[in-house]
Amino acid sequence: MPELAEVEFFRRVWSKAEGKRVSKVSASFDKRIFRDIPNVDFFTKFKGSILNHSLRNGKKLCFIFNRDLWLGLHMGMTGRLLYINKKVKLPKYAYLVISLEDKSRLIFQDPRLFGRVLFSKSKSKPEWWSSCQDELISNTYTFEKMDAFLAQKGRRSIKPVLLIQDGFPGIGNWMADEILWRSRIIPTARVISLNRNVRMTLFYTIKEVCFDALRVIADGWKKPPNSWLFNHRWTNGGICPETDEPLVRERISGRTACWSPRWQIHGS
DNA sequence: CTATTTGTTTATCC
DNA sequence: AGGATAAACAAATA
Repeated sequence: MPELAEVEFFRRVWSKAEGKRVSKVSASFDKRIFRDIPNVDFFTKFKGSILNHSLRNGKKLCFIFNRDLWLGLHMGMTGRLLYINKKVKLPKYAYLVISLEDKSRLIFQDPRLFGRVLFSKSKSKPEWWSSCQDELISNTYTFEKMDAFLAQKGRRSIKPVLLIQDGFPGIGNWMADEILWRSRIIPTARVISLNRNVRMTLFYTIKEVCFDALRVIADGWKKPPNSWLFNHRWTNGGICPETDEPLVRERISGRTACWSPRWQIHGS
């Protein structure tokens, strides 16, 4: 579920607890999300510390507590963050629960356990937060930057390339399909086959889809409008809003891609 | 029982 | 070397 905007939504959920003090952390330490944490004792250091602020880069989150405590989270495929009152029953798969002194709880829930928890106690940025890329919505992410990355991937198809987090931090499967549909690029198009005009369109569409997704999903997780591909791409039988013809769903490099054959003509 | 899944990493083969 | 492909992780859902 969680791509750029969903992850940003979750960051904002937990950020409501900024300024509050931790009373207790409980972790189901045998679960796979803790595979990078060497010792369960790390979590005892949180007791009495205050959540100061939070950061997001692509799909990665970082929550910074005082006493130099850094908590990194990745949502994987099914991770969710909740912020609920202690009176509310703990949901299933709540494998990391941070109780706060005001009786509220920060919860990381992850049924499939593809998510990841990271932890450091350090004055400076931990190494797992040091390799951050430019955000796609930032002015520092330029066409030239995108083009330099694409130039290294010339012979590959564009769809799986858009899923590479080092080049396109935050883009996941639905955003990649949405971007290619709006850019009218066929997902199997070789990167090298896209001319400069098409790549310019791709660049601006990436920005547009990121901003659209953040506006609609990060702010209240509203339902996207039917003018997006989003509402039509999930199941077989979807109809392209542009052509009124059936969408195609097929696996490309191990992931389901959805596109509109007569609409997405660039790179074919 | 089968097939599918909004993510990432690793192995293997060409 | 680098790209394509599959598997692994794990569990819900249809």
